[in-house]
Amino acid sequence: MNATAFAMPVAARTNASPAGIPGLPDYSTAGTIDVNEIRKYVPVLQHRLHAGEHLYRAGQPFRAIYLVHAGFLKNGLVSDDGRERVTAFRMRGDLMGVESIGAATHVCDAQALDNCCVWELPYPAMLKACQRVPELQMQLTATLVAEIRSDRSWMLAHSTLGAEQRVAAFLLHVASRHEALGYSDRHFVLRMSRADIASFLALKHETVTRALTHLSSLGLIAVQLREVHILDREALCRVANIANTKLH
Amino acid sequence: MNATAFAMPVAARTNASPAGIPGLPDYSTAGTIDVNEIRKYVPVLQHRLHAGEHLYRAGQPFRAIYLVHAGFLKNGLVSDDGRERVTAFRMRGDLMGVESIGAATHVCDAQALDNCCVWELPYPAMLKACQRVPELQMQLTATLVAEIRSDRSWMLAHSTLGAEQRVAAFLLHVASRHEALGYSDRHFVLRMSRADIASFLALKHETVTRALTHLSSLGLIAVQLREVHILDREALCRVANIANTKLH
DNA sequence: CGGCTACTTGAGTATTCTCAAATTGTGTGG
DNA sequence: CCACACAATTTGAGAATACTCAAGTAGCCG
Repeated sequence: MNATAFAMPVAARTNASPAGIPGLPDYSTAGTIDVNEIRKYVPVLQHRLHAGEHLYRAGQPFRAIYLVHAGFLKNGLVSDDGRERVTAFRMRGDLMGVESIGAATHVCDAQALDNCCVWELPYPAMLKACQRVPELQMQLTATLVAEIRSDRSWMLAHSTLGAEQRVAAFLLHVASRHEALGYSDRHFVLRMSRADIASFLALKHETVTRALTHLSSLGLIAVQLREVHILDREALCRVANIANTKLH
Repeated sequence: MNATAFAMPVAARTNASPAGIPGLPDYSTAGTIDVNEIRKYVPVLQHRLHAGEHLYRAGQPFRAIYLVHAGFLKNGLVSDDGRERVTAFRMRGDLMGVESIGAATHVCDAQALDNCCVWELPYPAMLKACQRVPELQMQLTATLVAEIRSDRSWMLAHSTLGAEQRVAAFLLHVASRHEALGYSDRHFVLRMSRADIASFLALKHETVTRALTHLSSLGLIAVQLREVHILDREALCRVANIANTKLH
């Protein structure tokens, strides 16, 4: 594999939320991993995935965690009786598989949304590396904690926000994540389907569509399939927060 | 403080879910902490709280994590614009405050539901202890991961289960946690209000009441204020899973 | 170009919420 | 110990949001 020193621009992301989404604590961008440090101790394997392919599935033996280098993926959870849900969307710089640490098998699925390049970090080696390098251990811990905080924020959003508010919050979240990677926060292409967004937001896909249509008709965004322009960030923030005042 | 060797019966809890709630992966009981080991490195301080008192509040400097020794508490999250939510209920053996690790200040509230005894574990000392004792670090990591898995399970429940199903799942969850501590899983007293349960389940308190009333009228449980008898665990499990078939 | 999937839109329904009131329990002070 | 005030719980009726079902349109891939 291409083992040249590959500086992950992950460092651009900080714990402090520079432009947090009002209704949604910007925890999601916390936790950064120093790949170069890891390389000293862990044999990093590269994987390439096409859209639709699984990085891992629930039930498969847990052997490694993964760092997304390029592309987009989603995590999904399926219960015994078939109910399912998208639990997270992942992009460059995100760690995947940490939720299975300590378990014999993976506890959820990871599926590519487009062409991906993912670095595999064998867990036994990672564990040893973390014991040797406190800095690494702290980064892993920070990632785990960030995950908890992010989940909690979304749980709050699900409990307290209406459908349109949740969709607005989601768009702002995506925008801020794109910005954190150096892309435009005004114009981006969603990598996931309406159904995926709906699942993540605890809605139905028709409801997501309707929310997008409505936000579009308000002039806050422009949507063309998966291509999104954010036209009025301030107003969108306001929608995500308050917005119980709705005069169609 | 009373620093005699106080064996936390937490060890009774295992990663394997002995009698999982069907619709709800029983992750919540994973993660155990070896207090005696911690005592060797960390000065453990004891706190007593009365119902309603806060162990910590969002915004206060983060200095320690806490181990619940007796009593019940809840965690809560409040957004800038005042929306709030109960994120977790805690009991004997649970670690609290881990979600604030790495942050300057606590990111959520912790409030006692009744008289509590909580052990404070100053974080700097914990950090050092974890670096010295890999076993401890693994326990902390396991706790964090268990937290993630538990949150994800509830998120799935919120997305895919109706109000009554969620309430049923909650009762089964409480029952299994009580059982894990050696108490009856058929008869217990809820320590939190209907409003707390509702907040945790992303419902309104009236809806929780109605669900309890209905489950009671079906003969699956008996409810008297906060006192609950589980009369038909099997049926309750079935409700928590399927139960879209509802003939009032 | 054809078949498939994803997305959009509409109409009616259903679950849960909101608002309101009654009831019951809890704690405090007389 | 009782009376009172306050908080929690229960119940009802109506409203609203999001869902279900259905159809139609539009992109995508071979």
